[in-house]
Amino acid sequence: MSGIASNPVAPPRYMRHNAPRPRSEAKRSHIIDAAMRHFAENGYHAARVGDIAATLGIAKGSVFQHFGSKDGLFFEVYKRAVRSFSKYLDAPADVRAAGFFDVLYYWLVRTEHLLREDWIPYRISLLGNYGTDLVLKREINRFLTTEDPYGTVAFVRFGLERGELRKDMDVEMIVSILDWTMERFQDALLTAELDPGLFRKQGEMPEKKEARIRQFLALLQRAVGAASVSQVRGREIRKIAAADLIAKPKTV
Amino acid sequence: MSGIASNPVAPPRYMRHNAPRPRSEAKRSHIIDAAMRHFAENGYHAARVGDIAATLGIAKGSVFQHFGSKDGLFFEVYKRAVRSFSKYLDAPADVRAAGFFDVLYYWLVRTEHLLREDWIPYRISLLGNYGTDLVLKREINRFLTTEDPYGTVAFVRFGLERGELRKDMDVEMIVSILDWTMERFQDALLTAELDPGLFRKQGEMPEKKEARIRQFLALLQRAVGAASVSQVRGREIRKIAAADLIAKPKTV
DNA sequence: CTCATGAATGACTCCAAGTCACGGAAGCAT
DNA sequence: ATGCTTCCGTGACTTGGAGTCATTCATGAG
Repeated sequence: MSGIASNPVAPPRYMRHNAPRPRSEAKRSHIIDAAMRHFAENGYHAARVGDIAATLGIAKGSVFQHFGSKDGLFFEVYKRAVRSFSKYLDAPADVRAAGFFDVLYYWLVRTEHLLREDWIPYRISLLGNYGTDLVLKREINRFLTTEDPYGTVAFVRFGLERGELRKDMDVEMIVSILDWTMERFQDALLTAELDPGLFRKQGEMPEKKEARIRQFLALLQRAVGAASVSQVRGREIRKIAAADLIAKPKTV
Repeated sequence: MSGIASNPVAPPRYMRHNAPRPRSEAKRSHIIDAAMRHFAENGYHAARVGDIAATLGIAKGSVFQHFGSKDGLFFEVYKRAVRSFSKYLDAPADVRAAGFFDVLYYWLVRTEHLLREDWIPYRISLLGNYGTDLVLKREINRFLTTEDPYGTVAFVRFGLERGELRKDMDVEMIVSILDWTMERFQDALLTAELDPGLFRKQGEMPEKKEARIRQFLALLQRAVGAASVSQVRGREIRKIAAADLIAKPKTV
């Protein structure tokens, strides 16, 4: 599926399909839905375009008509999955009012529950991040930086305005650190495949997880938090009642 | 290539080949070498097992005899590539003596040069991290945590013993943070595909890169550094003369 | 009703991973 | 050397999925 260093030509197939006609939008959407399930359940390679078409009762050719290639289809699936996630600032107003790190805590504590409700998009984002192809990965990276689907930039600005984040560093750097560590931390939290031993060594105790989350946030706070705040050793992040964890919004 | 969530059976092919006979070791090694070049140059998917065999003048079947599958072959390639990298503590004695963060600086400043000399293993590790398959990724993750090829654990212990790292957090957490951020930072530094805009926005000025590296280390120091040190705002990390950058050791 | 254009089809091609029955080589005992 | 066995290499073969395309079908405009 196209090389990386070598063969300089071969225009990526994601751009091949012509501008979508109005009517076909609905069908496109159905295909993406079905494909999302297939990819999530089987992984990128094991998902078969033919199967996806079959579950929709349409011809395989149609799928290619719409998306040009399996990669192209997956890319659309990926975008939809990632766009379905909540942005940081979608946290409830009272949590936002409590502060930057409370918002992070809010989402981290909840991810697991949110995931259980709706694991498919999460699986897709995992595939996009680790399980497809470097060529596609470049496209995905471009998408993530231009679209900022988690609203990290706005969120960091929010933290800066509140004086909770250090101002002696440009926004991009803080955004990157946040994205990198949050992503990996959540991956470790959620999937055995990617845990370097933070969660899966001892026996899955939920309070242990909670402690890890606090530990992680303490680290983050010292790293990107404003000096005044972190010097004061950071006031405690509000605890969240267990009953409160039966989520309502989407996912982070 | 086996599913993820579903089909519970199907033993992974990486373990199928019988215990290696002494004589065949040499051939295995040759195959791995050739495969490494092919994978690095073409990416995982575009690399053809047939081509690899052809460049060696052997039959495709032999490759499968030795490695069971393309995945299995790649896994061996990956392990060799990653093992060829330097460990953190392979930095020269005087750099080590200067301290934990000086060691990090030493490697970061040098990676680009080291890469230019020997880009193939780096490309392989990139493929392993982002461009294959989640199933393989699990295997890779297991390998990374059991083998610790960069010697991160020993390095963190080193930093702890010198009192440069905070002691109020367990080693695993610090190791994870270090691994995660260093990996992503280096990826951004080295490959356009994975840069979220830290390096490739303005025009590639090398002193800008150096500033980024210092910025990144400052962040890291506040995050995982001992309070006493980071409070004192961290003494300056020794600069390294430009002439000194024409590397001699392997890679990070 | 007719024509034009876009959408759907499925049989078909292409191609790469993976298999296997065979033949030859290398060890080993007698 | 001779036979026996075990391992190794081989390449023609099978399998199966991605992607193509000539054709048919649907739709809507005039």
